[in-house]
Amino acid sequence: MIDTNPTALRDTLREAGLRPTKQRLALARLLLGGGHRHVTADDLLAEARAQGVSVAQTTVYNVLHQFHRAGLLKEVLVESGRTWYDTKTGSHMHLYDEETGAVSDLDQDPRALQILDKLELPDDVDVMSVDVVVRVRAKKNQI
Amino acid sequence: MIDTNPTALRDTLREAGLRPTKQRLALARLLLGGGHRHVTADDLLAEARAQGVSVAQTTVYNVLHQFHRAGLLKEVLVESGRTWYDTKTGSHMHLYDEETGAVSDLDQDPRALQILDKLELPDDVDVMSVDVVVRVRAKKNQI
DNA sequence: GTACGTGCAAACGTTTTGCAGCGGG
DNA sequence: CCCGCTGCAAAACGTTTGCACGTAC
Repeated sequence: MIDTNPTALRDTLREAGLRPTKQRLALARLLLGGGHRHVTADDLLAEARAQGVSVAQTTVYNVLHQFHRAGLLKEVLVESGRTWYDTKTGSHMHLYDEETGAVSDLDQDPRALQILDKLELPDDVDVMSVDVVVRVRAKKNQI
Repeated sequence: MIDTNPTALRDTLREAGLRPTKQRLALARLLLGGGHRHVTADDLLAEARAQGVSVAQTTVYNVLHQFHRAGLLKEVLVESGRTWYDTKTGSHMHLYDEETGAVSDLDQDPRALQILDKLELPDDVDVMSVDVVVRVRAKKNQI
């Protein structure tokens, strides 16, 4: 877990090779300041502006990419057309509700994750990530 | 495996509740007629036209959605912005090359798939699919 | 001072929509 | 004949790009 007081956020950014600008600090606070979160670029932009942070859409996209490259965020691809970002960066699975579009973490028996970390893969490639998405729909209430 | 002679394709479409129109038959032949394939809407449109099939882009999108809904195709979401379709509908994993954008099937120890089929999930939801994508990059040639 | 960051507007590529006309049963 | 299907054009969507201005150090 990342320390989230202002000074620590500054250091986190600097360690990632990113200048601690006003916008990056504000977005870092929103993303990393609370518990684990799943956000889209649009979510983050709206949230930032709702809190009075002055930031452009372009900057939100830039920052999400930079944080992703720096390992501070995980990209979650569950819909074609929108990219989700997850502040929980460790190995885990995702649940995707096809009806509401909601993304959530799936806490799972560690053995399942171990198996996925030990897949037999071609040895001429480096594995960047192993992404698991469980697509679900709410059960119709059938008493 | 689906029988792919013209009459059988007709029946496949009818069983899916879809009229065997000229375009749907042509696209069904391209998709289901050969071995397993991974295509995007654009790929399929280009291929159809290269073979002299008269079909509109809209229709390709319509047909891909209809075939997906009918269980004839699997959707593969590996990039935000483009949807891939896989003619292999059974449970399996995918390999995605982040540099070339290529999608391929990952043949895997059946035990890994069994684990995925037995995940502990909330019991108020129906599982539509469990999708696994392994993101890779070619290793730099380092002798 | 200078390299990096931000923000606007315009462009991008894929997918979706509205609607007139066509064709399978 | 009718309902579903096709095809065109235009719009919509999230995202990316080009470039002038601003700011951290």
